[in-house]
Amino acid sequence: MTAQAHNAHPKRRTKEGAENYAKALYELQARGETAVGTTAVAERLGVTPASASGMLRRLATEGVVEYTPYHGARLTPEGERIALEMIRHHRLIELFLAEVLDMPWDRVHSEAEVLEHHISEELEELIAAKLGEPALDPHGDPIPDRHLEVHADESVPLTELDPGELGVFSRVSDSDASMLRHLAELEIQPGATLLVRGREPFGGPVMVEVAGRTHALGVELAGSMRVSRRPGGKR
Amino acid sequence: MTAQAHNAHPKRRTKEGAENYAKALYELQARGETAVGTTAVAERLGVTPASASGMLRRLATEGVVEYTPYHGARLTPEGERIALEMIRHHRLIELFLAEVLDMPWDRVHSEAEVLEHHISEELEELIAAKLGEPALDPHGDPIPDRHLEVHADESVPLTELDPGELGVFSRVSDSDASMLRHLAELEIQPGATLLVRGREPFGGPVMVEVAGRTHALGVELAGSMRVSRRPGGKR
DNA sequence: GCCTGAAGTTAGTCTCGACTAACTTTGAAT
DNA sequence: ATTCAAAGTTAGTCGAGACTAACTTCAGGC
Repeated sequence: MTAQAHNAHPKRRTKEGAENYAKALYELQARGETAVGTTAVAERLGVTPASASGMLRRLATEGVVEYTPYHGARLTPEGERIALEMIRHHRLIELFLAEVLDMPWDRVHSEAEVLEHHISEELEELIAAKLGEPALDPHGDPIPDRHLEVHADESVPLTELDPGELGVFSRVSDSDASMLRHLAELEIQPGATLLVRGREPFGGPVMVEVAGRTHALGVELAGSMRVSRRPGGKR
Repeated sequence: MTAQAHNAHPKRRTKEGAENYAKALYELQARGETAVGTTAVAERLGVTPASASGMLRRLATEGVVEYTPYHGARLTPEGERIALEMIRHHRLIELFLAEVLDMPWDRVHSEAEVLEHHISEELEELIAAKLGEPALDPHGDPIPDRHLEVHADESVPLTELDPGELGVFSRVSDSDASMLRHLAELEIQPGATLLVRGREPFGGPVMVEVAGRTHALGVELAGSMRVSRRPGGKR
């Protein structure tokens, strides 16, 4: 009867490992075409390539990834399901913390990073219901729906806009707390309309006007900001 | 730089173990006077006595418990702090889930059991603030305050009341989902006023009147229900 | 005061996921 | 075509925390 304990714990640990690797793979696959390399996965998870190599091999036997030694890995449909489930959890939690508990924008990410592995399906549903089945998290990233479908995102990096173009700031592509904090200080939040004034040459900043004020945004920052193009404004 | 990963993970795992043992010890110490036996701890955590023995020895070296081989263990002040922190987390989460997300009464316990280990101090504070620094969780158990002080609880088991006495139902002493469900069906909730009608002899049920209806509550159930005595009613 | 059964402990094994160190494969540049 | 650095893999170790099996200590009954 006590034997169940032997089963119960190991399962959970195993699960969390798989979830983190699946999520990392998913995010790396997003723009990285064919297969994702061991080192890239290792870096993203903060482990050594040796550890990632071992783990990928194990996940392959469990049907979560397809793995060809020396040639990288890709998620199987099952692996993708796991990744999307985690991303849904993550983003719902982020939005929930920001919306319901007023947790600051730049701190929800790290909290969600750990909670995403520990909420039940039931709680996930309750949170989604409470928020009205939202489509975007507080960073503007799309939240996979109940069936794990991700709805298209038409945003482009801010650096894509030409001078004179208008865009609505939708999100920061990576969850970097210092960027978020900086933007909050400038009072640039998702939903804000930006007018691109110009671009300094040689990696110089992008000049944008927001709510009547003009800011100089560094290349790194501007490259991470996603905006939806808006017609008009060019004059 | 990647070396930190070696440090980060192990710490967290270790912590969760200590937290669970501390909580178990605390609850067993509550009524169990002197020292708590290895087997009792093992049973509560669903592990073998051998495992508990090893873990208690390790926790002793970490200053969480005081442990005399063959003679049981007791929490140190540090251990008690850990236990109370977990209990505060647990009860705040229970109340939060019930209150804010309308999660059914009998399901909040298992969800809180896992989340209690994973919320940050910051989130704990936000939840407490959102709920208005509550003193009782949805089962009526007291929530340790921000400084981990537990405020007294004057309730007694329902079986203590004599026929004719009135009591206000405050909580169920253990978190047994089936009891909670059963009470919910009878529409007996914390805050309800009960009038003890009588007691059948030889381990028979306690007859109570609630909101005009009379129910027969088995000894086991009645023994787990805590009530606060109310003056009057004896006629 | 001894003896026995219950409670507790020790020894040795397992899995998981990380690590380091040493080796192998790959592929781009000459 | 060869070479060689970067990317990847294997082998062996570690720590946590569980397990089983076998041994030890304790305490109550006679």
